[in-house]
Amino acid sequence: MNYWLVKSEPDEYGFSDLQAEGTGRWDGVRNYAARNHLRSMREGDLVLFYHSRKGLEVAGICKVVREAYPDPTAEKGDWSAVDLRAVRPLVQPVSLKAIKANPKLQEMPLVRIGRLSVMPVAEAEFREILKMGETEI
DNA sequence: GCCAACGTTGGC
DNA sequence: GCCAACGTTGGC
Repeated sequence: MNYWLVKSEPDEYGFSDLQAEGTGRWDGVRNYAARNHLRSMREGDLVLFYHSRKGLEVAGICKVVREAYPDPTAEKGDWSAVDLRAVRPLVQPVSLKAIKANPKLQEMPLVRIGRLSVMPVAEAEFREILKMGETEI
């Protein structure tokens, strides 16, 4: 089991949109590092859903229900999409500010590499964020 | 809205 | 193959 974090602007597609949809396609990634992370996702992996630009917080948990397949929105190039299903929102959303203030979370790419939109999360980091979010899985 | 950080593109 | 210019992301 691996853990991940994906970013989305809630104005475009927020966690509540994924909840409403049930299963959503995670497509449109056009960054090689992010794409390679998408391809490393395995069915059943848990994914933190982060709201970028607006909100700036981890809003919910979802899981991988379909592993990487060709991104239908890519007109050219070798890009991938996965399908995610909402599991549950965090009882208490965890803000970027709180993550930056937590010494246990300083190594996260979320803190270190601002622009990466799909990134791995260590199990201990995942558990820490759930704890901060007062949520059990 | 601004701008820093980073990735990509393209001229040489 | 280098690197300057440009575009995009995303925090502030």
